[in-house]
Amino acid sequence: MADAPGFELPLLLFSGFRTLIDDLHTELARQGHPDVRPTFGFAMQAIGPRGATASELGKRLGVSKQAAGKTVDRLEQLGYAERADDPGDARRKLVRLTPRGIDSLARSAAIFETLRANWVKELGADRVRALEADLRTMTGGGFRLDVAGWFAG
Amino acid sequence: MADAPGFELPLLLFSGFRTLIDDLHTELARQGHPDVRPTFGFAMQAIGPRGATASELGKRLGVSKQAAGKTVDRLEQLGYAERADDPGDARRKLVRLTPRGIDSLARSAAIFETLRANWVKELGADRVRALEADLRTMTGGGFRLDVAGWFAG
DNA sequence: TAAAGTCGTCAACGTGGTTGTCGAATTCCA
DNA sequence: TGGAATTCGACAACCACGTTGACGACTTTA
Repeated sequence: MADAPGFELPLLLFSGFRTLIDDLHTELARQGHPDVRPTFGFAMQAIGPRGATASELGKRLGVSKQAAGKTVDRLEQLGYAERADDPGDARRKLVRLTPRGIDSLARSAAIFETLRANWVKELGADRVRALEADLRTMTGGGFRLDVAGWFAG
Repeated sequence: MADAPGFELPLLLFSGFRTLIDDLHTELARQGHPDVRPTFGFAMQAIGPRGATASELGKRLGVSKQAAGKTVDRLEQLGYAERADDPGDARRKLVRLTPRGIDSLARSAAIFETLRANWVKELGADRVRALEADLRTMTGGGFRLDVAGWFAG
């Protein structure tokens, strides 16, 4: 049994990622969030429960503050985030998640648990743990949210 | 030892993918192909050694023929592909990889072997094989090249 | 041979990234 | 304390990459 060619490894990793994200958004759509795009999930995660300014958001997502501002525009337009003046600093505008935004994040977390449970059912708990551990070893473990423009560059 | 939260699984898979692709392009740049973007690799893979028309390319990449045509424009402009009239059908224009394009694909394949070998060195051959097998199980195994616009949609 | 389908291209547009610039507000420091 | 430097959000112009719709040229089909 020969080893798989090297180019399969990235394709398999991407397929796994893509499958999970697709499944997430299918289920999210069924639960009342049909217009959340993968990008929005990352952005809302970066905003977090305490809110953030556009500049902070840009740093967390690895994009310019202008690009972050546009993302907030889109999120605001869909009702997932809102801007409020910062009482302590008139330059800043704090971006906060709306209840709808928080709901979508909570549901996403729950759905991801279910999806992981499916992997455990199919592969066994030890194999999934090993897979996670191995990936953590090879990637250094730090999660990066600056995903959006990375691929097309 | 509690299990990892479900949301880590997709992030780990993506991190692995991203690490491999970043390493590939770093090395590719050092070997004389600094302006190959990840997207171009997928497109050239889809063109293949026998060439393809823009329409076929679009089908393989899961995008419109117009989008495929634009990709070919960029590939052509960078010297990785060229268009030739089809002698048998004056409507068609066959897109073929140039020697430079073929060279970049060959180098990519070699670099991917090296990168996989690094994983084997770090994790052991059996763990890498298990990882690949598990991912194949969970994703159905068919590789999809239609990656470009999927994320931002 | 007329009708129907396919191929490539052009045009207009949407999204999401970039840099440069700017006024307003805040912070720093001599 | 007051001027200089910095930071914030916004605007504009531009690029990358996708989408539809339309169209002329060419083949295939009935």
